[in-house]
Amino acid sequence: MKLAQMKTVEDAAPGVAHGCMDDELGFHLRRSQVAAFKHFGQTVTAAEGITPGLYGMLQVIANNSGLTQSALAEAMDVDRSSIVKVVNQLEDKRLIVRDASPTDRRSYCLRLTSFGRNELARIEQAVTAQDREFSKALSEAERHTLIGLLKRLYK
Amino acid sequence: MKLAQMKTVEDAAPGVAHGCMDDELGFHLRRSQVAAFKHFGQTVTAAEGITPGLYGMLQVIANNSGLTQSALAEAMDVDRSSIVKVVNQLEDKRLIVRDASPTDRRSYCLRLTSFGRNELARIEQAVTAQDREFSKALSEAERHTLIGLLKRLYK
DNA sequence: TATTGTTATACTCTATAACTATA
DNA sequence: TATAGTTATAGAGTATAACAATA
Repeated sequence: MKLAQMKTVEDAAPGVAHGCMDDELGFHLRRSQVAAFKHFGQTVTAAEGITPGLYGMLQVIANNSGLTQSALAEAMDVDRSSIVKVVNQLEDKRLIVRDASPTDRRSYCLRLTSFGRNELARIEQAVTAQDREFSKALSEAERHTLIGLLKRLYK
Repeated sequence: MKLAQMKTVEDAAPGVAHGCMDDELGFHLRRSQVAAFKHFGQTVTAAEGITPGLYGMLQVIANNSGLTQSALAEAMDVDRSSIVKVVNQLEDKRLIVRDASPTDRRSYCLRLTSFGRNELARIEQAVTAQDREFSKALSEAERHTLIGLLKRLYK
């Protein structure tokens, strides 16, 4: 096979020009976010069977134990109705439980099971390793600089 | 209305803890990218009727005139079949044309119409303004630092 | 009256597989 | 045989509207 015909993940579409998008932050945010999701899928999801979305939900529940589905929806900036399926999935995986609220019979208090806590501890290690691997082109100082700049985009 | 009950885009879900995700680059990439899409939608899409995805496609076609749908698919890192509807939409909006390829009767060469060029010139101004507005918390030097760091995440 | 969780429904984006017409 | 474009179909992920139970 000729060198010019070789196609790998790294050099796919090598010659495409992006014009003024090269100076647009939104364009690079989008590309790097897609790359991050893809990397997460190939590592964490492949090994642990959990998607970025489910992982984020699990962390918010873990760090805000007892919050309601409505509170989770607000925190994740999605509609209440969109939360139901996700909570079902986490419950099906025995990672969380819907506890009856002691003060409001309409709502549930979401909490990790002890199994869920163990699982999350293991998954966290995989995610941390994935995150460092994904950003291995940056020094630790640059990684923190990047995170600091990103945080300032959404206050 | 009491101050404690006020809900705005800026202070939604003020009290939610994110645990170790606060040090995960992927988490902040996701949040800032979602914020960027939302801002784009409220400004550019609202005024010009074009989504971030369609805008990106249009720019790639504009900057690589004559490329085929397969080449566009590879550049956008999506399947050939997913390109069809998008190209139809851009054609329906009279922004591009499918020209017959002079060398391969199976494929089309995608090109902007003169109307498309005019439209893109106008849309570009809206996108540039949107991008600067979205990143107004950063100085121009910081914005470029951020773009430079992001680029290093995907080659 | 308003809110919580739920369901039904729909819309967008994307992928896979199979088809056609070319190469 | 292989490739370019297309279609049918399916799966995430999301939203809106309406409902029952409860506040």
